[in-house]
Amino acid sequence: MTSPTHEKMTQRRVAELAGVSQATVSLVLNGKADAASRIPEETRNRVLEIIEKTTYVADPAARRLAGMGNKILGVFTYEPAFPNETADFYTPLLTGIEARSEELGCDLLLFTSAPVENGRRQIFHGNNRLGLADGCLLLGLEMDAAELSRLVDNNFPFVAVGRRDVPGVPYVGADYVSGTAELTRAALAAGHERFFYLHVDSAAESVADRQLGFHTELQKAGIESVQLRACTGDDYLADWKAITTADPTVLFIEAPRHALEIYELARQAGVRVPSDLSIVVLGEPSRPSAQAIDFTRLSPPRTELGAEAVTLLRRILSSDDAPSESESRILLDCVVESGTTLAPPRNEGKHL
Amino acid sequence: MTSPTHEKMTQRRVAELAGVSQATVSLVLNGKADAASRIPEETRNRVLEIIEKTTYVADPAARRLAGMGNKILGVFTYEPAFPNETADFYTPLLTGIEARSEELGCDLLLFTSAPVENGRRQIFHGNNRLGLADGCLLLGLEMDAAELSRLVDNNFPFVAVGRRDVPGVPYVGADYVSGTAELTRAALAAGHERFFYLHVDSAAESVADRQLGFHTELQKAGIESVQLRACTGDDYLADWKAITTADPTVLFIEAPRHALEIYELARQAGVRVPSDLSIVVLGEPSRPSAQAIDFTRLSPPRTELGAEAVTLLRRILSSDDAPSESESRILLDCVVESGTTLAPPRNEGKHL
DNA sequence: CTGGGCTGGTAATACGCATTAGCATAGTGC
DNA sequence: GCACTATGCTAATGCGTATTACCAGCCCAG
Repeated sequence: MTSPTHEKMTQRRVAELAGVSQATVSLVLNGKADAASRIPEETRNRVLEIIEKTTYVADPAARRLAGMGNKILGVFTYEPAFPNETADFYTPLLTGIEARSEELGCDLLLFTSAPVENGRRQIFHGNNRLGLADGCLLLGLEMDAAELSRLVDNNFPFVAVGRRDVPGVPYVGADYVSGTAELTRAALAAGHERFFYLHVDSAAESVADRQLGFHTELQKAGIESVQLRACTGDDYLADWKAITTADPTVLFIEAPRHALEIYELARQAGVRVPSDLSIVVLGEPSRPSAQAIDFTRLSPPRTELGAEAVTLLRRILSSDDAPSESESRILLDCVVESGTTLAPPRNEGKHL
Repeated sequence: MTSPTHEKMTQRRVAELAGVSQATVSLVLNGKADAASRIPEETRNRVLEIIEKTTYVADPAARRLAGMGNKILGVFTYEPAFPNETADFYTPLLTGIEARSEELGCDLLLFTSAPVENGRRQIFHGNNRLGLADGCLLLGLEMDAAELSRLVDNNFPFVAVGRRDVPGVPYVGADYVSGTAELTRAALAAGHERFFYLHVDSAAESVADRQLGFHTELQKAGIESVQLRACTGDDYLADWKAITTADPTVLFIEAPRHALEIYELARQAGVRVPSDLSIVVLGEPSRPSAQAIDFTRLSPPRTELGAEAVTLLRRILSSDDAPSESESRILLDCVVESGTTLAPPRNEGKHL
């Protein structure tokens, strides 16, 4: 059934068995129509038969060295992908990436070996295996701008998941600006005027985008004073205290996890949501958790994001279908889930 | 900052810049101590400086072609890994695999391209990229025995996750026999005599092992008649009907999902667990779900399973630390969670 | 019988790296 | 002054594949 020989099967050995040269075997396998047409059916069949019998498979490393693509897509995650803390973030992306890759017949090379330096993984390190992949997907909340530039300079094909400010970086991201703007307008339409914005302490583009959408709409509405606060996740009680002091009618929270904590503190303080205080969340946990609250929120299309990133990378790799500059920068709409935590404000003075 | 040249950096170019030969560069990078000691500090530093400056990284494909291992571990899943149905099964495994791979400095190659034929993915197909990996991990409830044999015959280094009956297959599995036996003894000790066993309709080794542990203990206890039933997941009502007809005092269920459904049907039928009917589950969902019930159950150490599989594969790959035949077949203990769904049976006749 | 085109291939080379054998030079022992 | 060794490198080769250039044989036209 299987060849008992332990010698590695190569084109040369196939060639010997078929009584042809190695070049012929290669031509049978990947010859362009014009060159391959030179090989008559009879010879071709003989070679293919041997290949079948010996279960020969081309060595991907050799193919690559010879300048061929080999349908391997690299996946680099700035944080370990599976551990529970980050799994929520990565899993839906990977779901989309895997599904689309499977359709395209690509394998995925996860760069788990990237060493952690000053808290983050580094793409470039001695003996990185980047070159084995035809191209690469980059995942992570924040990415190192210097590394991105270097990839661009090196002309290495890659796609970032999430919008990036670095010039020349192809990406597929979620349109947080529009999504947040829409939710902000909804809050304004409901009559809110006293806003509080609890944001993630990060310089990531996705974070900035949300704030941009938020501020733009508030400015249009002529609302000046908004209390902003960075939530570190260290001390929710301090956050809650700051909120009560500011006494807003509506609370915008970027991170779903922060929202849950604050909601709980509000409940404990006897503050009812949304009648006493509306809460709008600018994201969504990937898995509905046990004590799921139907927040009024933004739902980024994570699985789709992953899938579209693969598609874009594929286009970048295919020489005949190269995307234009603008086609390389894709934003997908966020879904706005109306939920149950946004309502008109009460009309009395002090709320909380 | 980055080299503006778009020419690919190679050892030859580094060598030119350093005024040495390509061989010297290679020696500086990977020369064994004895050969490398021939290169004086001064030269070595000059070369390393150029390498630093040019951000040269060795082409992994060329390394591999030149006979070097490249620290890539293949991961083959018999079902797509991330989609929600199977994610519960694979995610904890992948968590362990990723963590251990990261420690070892290995990258992971996910064979997502494996085409689905008659319902299952196939390892061997034209242009499979198996050869790129130093070795391979196999995941899945059931695996194709013919493919396993072929891997063994080809002397391809691999490790299966889960015990396998196929001779010569290295694996790291969970000891379902002992775990199930322990739970069965617990049920016997509680005074149960009327057992009902709802099993998964599968020929997988892990399924057979549970039944072996179960039957062995019952035989020891002299209990003859046990009602077995394959649960397809199609028609839980039919399953429940069969259970009530048999009127057992304790119910063993292999699959956590089936357990949830049956528990719900029992509740609807007014049957109280465990006072009217004890339920023992021979597995565990990887994520605590919303309506979590604290079943008396078996908890396979999935994350550890993944990690240990990587370790075993690593040992198989390292020529100096080759595991013996017996060391290549590892069983990890299942944790027995005592839970709240096993209690002594009521003493009257008809229960359900 | 000579030149030109077609058919069916093959030889040669490049890809980038690791490795071995070996070469030149300088130093050391006797 | 000569053999001998240690030092510091380089030339050459192989890994398996893709591709190009080229070659032998044949047939046909002129």
